[in-house]
Amino acid sequence: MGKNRITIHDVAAKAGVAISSVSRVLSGHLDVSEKMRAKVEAAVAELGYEPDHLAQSLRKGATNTIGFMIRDITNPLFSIVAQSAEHELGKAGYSIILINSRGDLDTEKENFALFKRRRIDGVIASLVSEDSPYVRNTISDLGAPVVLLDREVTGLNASAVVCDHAQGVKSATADLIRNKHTKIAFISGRKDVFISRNRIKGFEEAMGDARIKIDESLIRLGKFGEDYAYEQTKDLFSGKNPPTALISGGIGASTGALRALKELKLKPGKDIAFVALDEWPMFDVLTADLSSVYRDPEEMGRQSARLILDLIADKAPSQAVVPTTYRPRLSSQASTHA
Amino acid sequence: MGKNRITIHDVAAKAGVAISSVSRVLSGHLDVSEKMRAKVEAAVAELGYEPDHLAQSLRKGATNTIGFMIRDITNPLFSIVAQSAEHELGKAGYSIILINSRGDLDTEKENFALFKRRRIDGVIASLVSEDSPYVRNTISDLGAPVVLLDREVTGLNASAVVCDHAQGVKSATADLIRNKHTKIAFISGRKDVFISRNRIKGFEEAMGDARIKIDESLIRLGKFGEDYAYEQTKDLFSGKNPPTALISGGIGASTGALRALKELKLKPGKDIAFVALDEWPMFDVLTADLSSVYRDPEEMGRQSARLILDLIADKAPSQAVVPTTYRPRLSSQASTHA
DNA sequence: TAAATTACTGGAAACGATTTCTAAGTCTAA
DNA sequence: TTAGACTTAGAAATCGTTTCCAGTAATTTA
Repeated sequence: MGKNRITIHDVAAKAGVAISSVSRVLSGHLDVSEKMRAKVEAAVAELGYEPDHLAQSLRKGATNTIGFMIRDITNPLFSIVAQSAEHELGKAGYSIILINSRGDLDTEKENFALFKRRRIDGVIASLVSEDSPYVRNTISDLGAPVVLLDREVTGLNASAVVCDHAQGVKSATADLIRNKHTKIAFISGRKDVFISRNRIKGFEEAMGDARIKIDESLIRLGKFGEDYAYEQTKDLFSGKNPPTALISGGIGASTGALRALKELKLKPGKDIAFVALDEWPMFDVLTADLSSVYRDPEEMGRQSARLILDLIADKAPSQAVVPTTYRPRLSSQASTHA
Repeated sequence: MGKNRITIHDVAAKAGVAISSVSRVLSGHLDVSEKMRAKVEAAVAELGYEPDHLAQSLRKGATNTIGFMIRDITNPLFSIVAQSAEHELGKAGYSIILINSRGDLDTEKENFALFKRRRIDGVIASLVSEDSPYVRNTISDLGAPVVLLDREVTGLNASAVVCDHAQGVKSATADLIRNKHTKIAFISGRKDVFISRNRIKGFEEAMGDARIKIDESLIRLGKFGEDYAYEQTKDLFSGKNPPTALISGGIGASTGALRALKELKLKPGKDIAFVALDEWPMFDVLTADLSSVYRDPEEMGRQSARLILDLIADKAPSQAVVPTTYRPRLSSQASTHA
């Protein structure tokens, strides 16, 4: 078993025609007589023939495959992006190869090499690294178009889906200020990546508008992930004169912050005001009315699919901006207890 | 650009040898002289040659690709399984093509056809359908080994990763009984699939051991998903003489149940006892001390990777059993207020 | 020294499709 | 009746590898 793969030869033999004729019938668009078409189609149906995608790819030079690389598939946000992109690309006849970089630069490099060997038609990636010579080299060496998630990229054959984090963060911050908060802490990832810079920009704008001087000691931009946020939250709220509000960036960070607050017995919405950046599935049910800044991951997936298909069709690189919206709930309504 | 793909011919030309020699050096295992090896390796390095995976696959008849099909990548449990399997398979030189069936039987069929065309070396799948003639046909027609998640499969070239749901549910039920609950409601998915049958088995065993007669009206095995669980929860707790405890099966179902309880103003752990089957990420932080029956999704991923690699290596099909453990927290400790 | 291994290398045939090129066949028009 | 235009079908090249098969040179054995 398994040995009996049916090839175009078998179909040709059965129909009593040349293999080139079979190919012509199947691809449709050339002049084929009705009789020929009927003969071939009968043979195809009888044998249950399906063209070998591998051989097609080799000949045509296109694999109809998109590489999808993320730092953490476990992150619900990204898994939704992946799902949505997969669905969208599937409609266009593309499959996706999913691969994880686990936030590791070396793995990321290896993955690009893998994509190259596999002759991927395009890549959608949420990179570990920011725009850098290394990224530029890798991408241009890849020989296939790239769509980056939440990265600003300059030049190159690359498009990007970026989120307007600033907008949502600004609204959230403004709301906290409206509730008389001035000592607002902010935790997010590394300062040198787009997403952090963009978030802090929204924060600074809102503070600037209200003419509140920012206390730099309350801004903690170090690493993404739960542990860092946990430590920083503990630190922020353990000292004397602690902040009265906290904005935490990213799902991991929010988790860490919430864990720390729980241990400190500070209840969001009561003892302090809290805003999470990004939501996760079942957000409204499973958490205690947390306010958030939301971005639509399905939209991100759709846009990234659209952009990569455009690049494959040789259109010029472009950017898609996905908006963010502030969703006030109870957790941001704690009063300042100054 | 892009046109300048470097092939084995270029390497051979540069090194001044035959392409077969280049292939031999690269694959290593045949007799090659030191001089030849040096020449070829120099040429490879100089040109930056990387073998074309496509051509290799065509020639060798193996694609080093595993199809991973699930009903919903968004389900955090499955996304962790996928991640873990991808990581494990990656070590063995395999990539995964991720594909979603969205719980739809027709899509599932198409996906299998796609896998076949792409000459996938193996498939790991969480099927919509249960063991049935259709499944048997599809799988045997696929011509590649299959590992099923949480399905009992008989015969065929298929292995399975199954979870011992019964064990965890039994412990959970026993704990509820110990706390004097007798009217225990149970919500899960379709009765004809393994996972539901297995869960209810654990429930029945615990009830049997305690010689409590099961009130069938409290057992709701209809569909997977949030909506069904929501409706059933509302129904169960709206009548007079409602149950005092609830076990809900699956992440979606638990969400629906919790949403309904929230609307009914019944607090788990206070007004009723509640146990969720399956956890989701950040379970302990983000929810209010819910008791659960836990299974390790990473282990499921690892096992499925192991099983598919075994099948590819022509070993006999087998089953891996992943245990479940009851994790009592506050939500199961509500007293009966009979 | 001749014969028989052994070690290595090059050429060519797969793998399974698409596509270009060429030849044969059909049909119309002079 | 035959030249020319137009279809249609088949042969062969191609994509980039691996692998089988010979063949040559070097080494060992009788």
